[in-house]
Amino acid sequence: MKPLYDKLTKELKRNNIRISYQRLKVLEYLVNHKCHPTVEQIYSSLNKDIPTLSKTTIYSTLNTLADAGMIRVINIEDHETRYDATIENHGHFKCESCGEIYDFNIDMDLLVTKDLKNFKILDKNVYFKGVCPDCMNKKNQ
Amino acid sequence: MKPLYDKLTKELKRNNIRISYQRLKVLEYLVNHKCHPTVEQIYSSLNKDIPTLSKTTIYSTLNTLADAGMIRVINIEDHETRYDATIENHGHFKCESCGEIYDFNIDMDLLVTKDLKNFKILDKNVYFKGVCPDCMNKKNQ
DNA sequence: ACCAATATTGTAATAATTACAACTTAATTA
DNA sequence: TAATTAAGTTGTAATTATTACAATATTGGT
Repeated sequence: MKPLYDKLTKELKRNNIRISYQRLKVLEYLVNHKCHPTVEQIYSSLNKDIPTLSKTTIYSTLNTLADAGMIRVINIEDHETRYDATIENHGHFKCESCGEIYDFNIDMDLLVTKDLKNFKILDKNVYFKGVCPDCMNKKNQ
Repeated sequence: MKPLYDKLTKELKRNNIRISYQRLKVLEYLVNHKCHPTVEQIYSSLNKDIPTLSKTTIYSTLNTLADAGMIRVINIEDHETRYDATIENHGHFKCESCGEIYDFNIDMDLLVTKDLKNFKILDKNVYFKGVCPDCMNKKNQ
């Protein structure tokens, strides 16, 4: 068995998630594709290896992994959910011109507010939008 | 004409948006309902006054207002876009138990990162999720 | 290897959003 | 103020993302 599978298997077990080929494949895909893929992208790619794969399985798996905190859900817009295997706190920037989503480092601990004193905060997301350097250059040409 | 309509008319004109009864009504609704309504909520309410109202008009109007920067789009999750007439920078907290969305003050200027040095940032959103005090109390009973 | 619990699959249903053509209204000019 | 033109509204149909669910298959523990 590939070392990565071994590592992912352990992580799944640590979170009390049963092991299946599909789950390992989805996790592997996310770990190897840090480009914030959509369900469609994950499905299309894995479908080549697993012809019987169902899109429902992708949804189900992603929800399971997200509930366990193993992956992050990105709802930056477009009614098209994206997923991210990097769970350390970071922000997401979406270029409104090319659609690309970029990661950026940000200290979430700076995000404090008295207004949420008695709230239990489980998840923090920071989404920026604008134009990326590549698209800025294209416009100026 | 109501004073609010007069004010909203001026704001629309300042943004080069043509005046229509539907647009005034949508804007008025958002100003009077700061609860981050969905398209469905806006439509259901306005439909009582304007029986011929089309949901397409709501979508079109909201997109126009958002493009002009007159309202904010909230994509916190659930594949259900919400809209907010308060455009001053503030964060949104969604209670995962009751679904309510709360505003909270946050200094967006604290959100700086070297990673986006050459990016043009047009919009900043901060979304938190968790459990609100009301739902915390209910759970402990 | 067996069994019970859980996962996967495929289809169908649901829900949000957009496309588009016909009709209506708003702003502009004479 | 009437005519003109550009833009907005409407209703229907199409598209797309996501969920529901029942039948089948697989997993993990005994």
